[in-house]
Amino acid sequence: MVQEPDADRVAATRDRLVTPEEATRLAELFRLLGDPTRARLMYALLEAGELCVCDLADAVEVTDTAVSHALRLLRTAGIVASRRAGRMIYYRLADAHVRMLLDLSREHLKETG
Amino acid sequence: MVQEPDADRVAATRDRLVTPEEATRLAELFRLLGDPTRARLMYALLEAGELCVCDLADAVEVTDTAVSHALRLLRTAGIVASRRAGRMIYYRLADAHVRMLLDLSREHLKETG
DNA sequence: ACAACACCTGAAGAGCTATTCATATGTGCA
DNA sequence: TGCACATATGAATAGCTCTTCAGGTGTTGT
Repeated sequence: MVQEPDADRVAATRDRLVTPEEATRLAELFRLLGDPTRARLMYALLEAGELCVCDLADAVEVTDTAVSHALRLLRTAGIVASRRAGRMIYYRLADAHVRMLLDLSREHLKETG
Repeated sequence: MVQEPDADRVAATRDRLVTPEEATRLAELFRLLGDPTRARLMYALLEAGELCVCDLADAVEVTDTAVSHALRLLRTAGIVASRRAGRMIYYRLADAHVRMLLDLSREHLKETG
């Protein structure tokens, strides 16, 4: 690789581009959604609004331990929020952006097959 | 886990929910964006519109081989599209949804810190 | 206080993934 | 035709990730 077809634009792109750090954080966000179990949990919350761990385990048909592990990652990343009610802990999507993200992705899937 | 706090809503959620198959495909989409290198490639394309492999390698500061491998995954998934021009192959984001997805995610990062 | 429950956490192993190295393919130019 | 270049591909390995198992914490009801 010797040529540099459009060196100026490349330099500009590299400069204006998301920094490696920002990219890493963005990738982290996507990575968390990039697991079938976690994705299903997120869409369950999108659909139901708020669910406790046992409900989520039931809805997604996964061990409650696996759900707990998954939720910890999502919680730590600030993608979901939780609320305690007695022995149960209810989870919900953290913010509107995440909700839009999930909707938009489904759109993409619908239209691109 | 013995109780079922809201069995009806859970059942409804499980039924109306994205199917495991759909969830797997959605997760697959996110998983592809969930790697720093691929994420940076995507944002480079978002910024520049269209870039060849060597430009991308330069912008993202990764081996051209690594870029090629990464692009193959993205291409196969239909997230990016390519066009040949002489010896070079130019890549671009495949559709508007993907572009919105990338923008929205950056918003999320900006506002949630 | 004790038992049952909802949930969390740490460790461990199987499976997956990203990068690298070596090599192959296809294109343009002389 | 032959060489240089841009990109693609295959194999291999190091590193990561998800699930499970075993046990721990906090809460309710009796």
